[in-house]
Amino acid sequence: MPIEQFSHSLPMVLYRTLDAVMPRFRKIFNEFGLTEQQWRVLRVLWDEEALTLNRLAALTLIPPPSLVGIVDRMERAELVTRQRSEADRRKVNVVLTSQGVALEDEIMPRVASAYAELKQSVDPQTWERAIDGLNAIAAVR
Amino acid sequence: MPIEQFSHSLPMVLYRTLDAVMPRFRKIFNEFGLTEQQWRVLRVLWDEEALTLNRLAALTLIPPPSLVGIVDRMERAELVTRQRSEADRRKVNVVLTSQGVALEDEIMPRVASAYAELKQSVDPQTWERAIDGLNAIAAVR
DNA sequence: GCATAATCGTTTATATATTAATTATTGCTG
DNA sequence: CAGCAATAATTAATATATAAACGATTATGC
Repeated sequence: MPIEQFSHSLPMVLYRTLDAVMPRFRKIFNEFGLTEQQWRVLRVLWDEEALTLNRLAALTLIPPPSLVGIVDRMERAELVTRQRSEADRRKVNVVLTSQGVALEDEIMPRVASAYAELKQSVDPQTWERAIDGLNAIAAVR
Repeated sequence: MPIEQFSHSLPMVLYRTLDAVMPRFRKIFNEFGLTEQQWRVLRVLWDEEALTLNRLAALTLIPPPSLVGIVDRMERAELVTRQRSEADRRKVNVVLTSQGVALEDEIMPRVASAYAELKQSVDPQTWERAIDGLNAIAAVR
């Protein structure tokens, strides 16, 4: 069994896939003045209404220290607001503004169709096996 | 066909896999005072001796503007040097120092065994299908 | 009840990513 | 050969990642 080439290692394959896949989405985000991370925050909040910062971090896969600044900028852009929890004053809920809510109808269709187009250009079984395999790997310890 | 959940979308699955996989490697890099990107530069140069900055960027998947700073810091750490090409004075070759060369024997075994351990904890067919699937997706246009 | 540990959000310092623009050099074409 | 397009590395501005630590609040053990 030959030593695996660096370029074929799992991390490099993961990074290469992201490099191939993400620019088409970022282009859409940028049209709306959003970063990829801001999109992720919106995408999650469209489903959940309000979330504490930690929970938002978990769902968006954005590390909390980064999320603090991201929410800051989204607050300035009037996309979300911060509301300190009364029950537990350590917690801060992040809530969409009406502007943040309104963006869904504009952006989601664009992103959904870009995603469908991407998925469509790959053999379905190949796609499914990739996703399933990654989920198995991500579950390791 | 139900709408795919955000958390199961390809990008999120990719990010989650990286989050699951990379910390164990970064821990090793940090023991040697290296960042992940510095590791990648070393890893590639151990195979190729000298590379122009652009080629190094392509092989490490590090965007050129980032690589400039990374090479700066690696030069300060005396791991690499810059050598402007005589044939084409626009090009800059990045070359390992003896210190940079020497690191290979210290780090590679550690990383290789961590990688082997990771790979070993996943079903081989699952692993292979994940890699193959990602390569197919990364090849899209 | 009280001391202490755990949790939540945040800050700090440093490094890297993204996007656009810039400089220096080389290649190309009329 | 002049003029201009293309290339290589870099800079600039802004945003995010990483790792460690911190202050405020809440839970827990005794």
